[in-house]
Amino acid sequence: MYMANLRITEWRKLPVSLAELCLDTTLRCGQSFRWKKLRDNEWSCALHGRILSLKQDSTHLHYRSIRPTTTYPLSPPSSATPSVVDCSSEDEETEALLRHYLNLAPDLTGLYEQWSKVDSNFKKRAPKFTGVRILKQDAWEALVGFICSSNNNIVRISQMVNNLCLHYGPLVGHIDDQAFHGFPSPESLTGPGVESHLRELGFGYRAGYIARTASIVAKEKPEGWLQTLCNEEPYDDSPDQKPLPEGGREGYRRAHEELLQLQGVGPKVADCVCLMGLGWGEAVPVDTHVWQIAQRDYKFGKGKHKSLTKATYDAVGDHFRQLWGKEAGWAHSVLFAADLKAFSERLTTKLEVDVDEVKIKQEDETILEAKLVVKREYALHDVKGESEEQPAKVMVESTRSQRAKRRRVG
DNA sequence: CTGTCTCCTCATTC
DNA sequence: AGAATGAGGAGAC
Repeated sequence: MYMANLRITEWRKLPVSLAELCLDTTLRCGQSFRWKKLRDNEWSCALHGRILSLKQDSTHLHYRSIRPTTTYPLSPPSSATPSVVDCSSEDEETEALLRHYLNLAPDLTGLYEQWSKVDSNFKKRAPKFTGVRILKQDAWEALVGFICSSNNNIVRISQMVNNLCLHYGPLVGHIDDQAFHGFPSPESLTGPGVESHLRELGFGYRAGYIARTASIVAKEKPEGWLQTLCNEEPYDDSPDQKPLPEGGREGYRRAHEELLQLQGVGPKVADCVCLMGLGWGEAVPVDTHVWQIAQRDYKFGKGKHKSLTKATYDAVGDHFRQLWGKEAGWAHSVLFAADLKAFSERLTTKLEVDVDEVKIKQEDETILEAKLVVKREYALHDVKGESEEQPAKVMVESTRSQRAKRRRVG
């Protein structure tokens, strides 16, 4: 069995508010499929040859990495680009990787304010879904993940992607006996037995799509082809920038068109890859969910655009781009998350939290201080928020004594 | 329950 | 007129 020397860095932190990034929503809303919640509030994933772990409190994002000391050189010569920042320490390199992957540059709070200003529906639904940030995932990983997403749900997609990594991806390390594998390269999915193997693993008709797409990317396209479709513009949030062209920027349209050539990639999957893997903020993936939102809240589904045809698909995207602007795909993901069944408890539950300091005088004349956390859940009748008189559920979360201070009394 | 592909019909075009 | 083209729908995967 392979055992590597591992280097575990200490936890470090970045000042990031929950409004700028909510891990729980962002990592579960169906844009990435590999993050594992091992302990409460702690997420881990194998990225760039290391295991990255994240957790957060109301003011900071905490992170650490675990990686082999011998394998995975810091900057593989093949992928090095002239503009790569030379990091003097591993911690700085991990921080740079985090800032890039979590896409921390855009001011999400400011964007929410802008979208709320122009769209009353967004303003109504967004408050319970703050901190939904679009990740900058690896384009190849995003492509395969979203090929798996057709006719599928988030839990099953995650199982499929996990299986793909387990059988075809490199082992990076373990946390508590839990193995972490990196995402397999296109080359590693080009073997003759891949399609039938993936069928045995439960991929269904997507097995053929993945095998054929892997072959096209690995053999027919030039090295680094996917990356050439990336948005290279630095993020710009100045108030006066040139207006977004109808249908999106030229680079986005070209990327979308190129992706459509691949097997198993239609307009929706192509938009997912454009938005979450290639950095095109105006890409608006319209799935059945978004189509229902467009009909319910944005007057689609009547006259022309009665069903979700190609023409309707483009019209919905154009409408949202015109309404929300250059990062329309980001706003779209907020409403998408707000409609996910996995998050529906936020719409039907009101949570009150009381924290009481309790002081208990003990027999030996010392005082024991304890923190008592009481949570009350109220069932709501509707989204607007009329609560029941009585809490549906009361939980006493912790009665652990914070510290037992010894004090002289009197 | 976060689509895509193929094949088919039917309307439009020249 | 009749082939070419393309949108739209149904069913398979």
